[in-house]
Amino acid sequence: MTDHTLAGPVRVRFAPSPTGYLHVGGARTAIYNELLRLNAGGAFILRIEDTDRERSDEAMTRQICSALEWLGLRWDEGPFLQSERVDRHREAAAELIANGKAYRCFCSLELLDEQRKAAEAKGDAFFYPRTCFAVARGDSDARAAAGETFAVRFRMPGEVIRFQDLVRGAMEFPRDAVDDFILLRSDGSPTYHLSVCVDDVDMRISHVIRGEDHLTNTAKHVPLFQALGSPVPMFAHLPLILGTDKKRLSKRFGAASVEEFREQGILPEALYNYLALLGWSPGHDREVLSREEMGRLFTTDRLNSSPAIFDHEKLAWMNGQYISHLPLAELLEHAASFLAAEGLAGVEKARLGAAVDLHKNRARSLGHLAQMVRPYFEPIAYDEEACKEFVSDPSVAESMAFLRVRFVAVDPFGKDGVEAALRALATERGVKAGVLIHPARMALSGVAVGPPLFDLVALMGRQATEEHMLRFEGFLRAAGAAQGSTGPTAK
RNA sequence: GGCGCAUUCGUCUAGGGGUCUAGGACGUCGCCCUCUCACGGCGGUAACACGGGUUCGAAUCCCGUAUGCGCUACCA
Repeated sequence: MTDHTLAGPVRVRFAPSPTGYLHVGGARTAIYNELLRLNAGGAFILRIEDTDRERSDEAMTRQICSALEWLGLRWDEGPFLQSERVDRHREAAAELIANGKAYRCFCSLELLDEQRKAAEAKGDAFFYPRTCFAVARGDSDARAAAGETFAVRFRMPGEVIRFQDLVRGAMEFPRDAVDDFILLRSDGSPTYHLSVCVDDVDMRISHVIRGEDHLTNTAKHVPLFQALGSPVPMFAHLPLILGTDKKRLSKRFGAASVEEFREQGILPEALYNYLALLGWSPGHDREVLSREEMGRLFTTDRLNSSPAIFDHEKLAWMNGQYISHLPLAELLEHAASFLAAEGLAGVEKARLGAAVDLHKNRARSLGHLAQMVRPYFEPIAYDEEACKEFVSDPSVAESMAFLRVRFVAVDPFGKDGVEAALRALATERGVKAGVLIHPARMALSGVAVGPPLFDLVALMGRQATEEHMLRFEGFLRAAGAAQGSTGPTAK
């Protein structure tokens, strides 16, 4: 069953570094954190890892928070800024030095760089030779007191590193897999490794759910947790999300950030659902399910261990599912900016709602929906190419004139009456209904492929219908005359 | 190079020794519905990377090989 029930209160955290937009991989990590929290109770903490001040910026932090909020994620504590906790990190480093778990390193960057290059030239991995580990404690203290600059390195203990990973099982790294890594830079700032571990300890994190790219880092963190005298949390390292090139999904490959999908007209619920299923399965062939349902069903043992390729097609399908099932009012809210982009901002609300309702089960994105709805309000100019078959058949113009008269006479004006009128006319003229329907759709909407005709007519109303039919007749006459002058068609 | 992780239809996955002639979903193809486009319904296509073991029996366990990916910073 769920292993976390034995481990005390579940405290999870999502800890993005604000160096860019929220990547869908990060979003998925956040989702799994929230899902575990939803399932097990406890707390979900948001922490911003901005220890790399050169690459971090406040705007990005806000951006990430708003992307998480848009996705519907709710955290219980935070956001905490790691940069505000550097005193605590330094204090922890000092304690580690005092305990002999860490030591000062006076090696210059130039020297280390040389050593690294030499190692690389030989084809070896660079491994810090522990030069400064040999410096006697008294000397070290004296040099520091004298103002010599130094970094602080963790003294890796000499044991095999073991930890439990909820996704991959028992993990084991040889002792020499990692060297004495830096805890505090020579400018006194803490590195990521120190900060995460100290923060995870202080925030009493029980489960660290993060990307697989951190798997080898965990070999550093586990001994660090132990040196800090703290219990080691449970880990779950998630496989990466790949592009179709099987490389880590990145912007240059297409959309990779949450905000890009938002701009593409993806509903947050759809993205959440899709992402949750990319690496986790609730079983029983369930696919479309709410955040609450997923929370109820979520267990880490159903997390997948192999990487997943991001499939835009399936996301689009799922988005379509959500668009068609969302209550109209909510859908209109989400679609507002897309409708505005189609010039439909000022349109009569009731009619807009009716048109959207008519098309919501055919759209795969909000932009797509707005496009489909547009012909109800803003007939596009007739395109001669698209109308060629109507222009070349003189009976079409005649039929349209008859149809216009019948439409106008329908009373009460509505979908059923309009349909009856058209079908009656078709019967009288001995043609199939479609023969009238297609040019009529063109007359009213300007598109050959679009809204269902009778709904379109009903929604437009008697007056607009008449106007557009007349407009189309005029167009047919003009086009027919132009064609007649270049070559005879009608007899 | 070293260390690590991964490998079921094109894609996401179910599967945790016999119920697998491998199930579902997206995509794709065909048919039905139909005023176009969709939706919906029905049906088809398509996968256990390879080689050795273990076992009466392996997609499922073990070991290799191959391939892919990740990490290998005083980045996170």
